[in-house]
Amino acid sequence: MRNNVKITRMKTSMTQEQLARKVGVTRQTIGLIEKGEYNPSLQLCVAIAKELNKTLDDLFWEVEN
Amino acid sequence: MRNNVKITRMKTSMTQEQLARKVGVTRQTIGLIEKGEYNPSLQLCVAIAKELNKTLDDLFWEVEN
DNA sequence: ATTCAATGTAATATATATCTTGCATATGCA
DNA sequence: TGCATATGCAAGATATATATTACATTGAAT
Repeated sequence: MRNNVKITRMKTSMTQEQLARKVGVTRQTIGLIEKGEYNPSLQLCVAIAKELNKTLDDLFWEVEN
Repeated sequence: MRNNVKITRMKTSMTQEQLARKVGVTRQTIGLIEKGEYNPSLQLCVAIAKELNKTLDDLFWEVEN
């Protein structure tokens, strides 16, 4: 489940902790999603996308590499 | 979690059962996702989108009514 | 060299997505 | 009418996403 969450979050100078709080999960959950080791729920994906001002496709659709 | 799965599937003349088999879940799971009563995993959303030749945004992003 | 914030990682616990089975209903067709 | 297919629905079981807690590591800044 590779994705663009980490690179997008870093561009906004947000920490994992800050993003986690905003979307209502823990820092660990964000960390594992960024590493591609989690299969997050659709609701969480949507919440993350909105927080980062991106769409689902931007973050999670056919990520290169 | 409203979405466009049902309308998109019906346009392809696929049954819930057929779509379920293709993406590796049960008919009930597809039924509940179409009703918006489930919060499916990202992997499953991607599998459904590919099977229906759509993207995540097409099926799950800011679905109007 | 030390401190501190950010992140990685791991064990156990909890919540919930999904499965399994079974039955009900609706619809089209012979 | 009767039968087959598609779908709805519900209870209990299982798998897994996520929480919690705790400790380790990294890097920037002092």
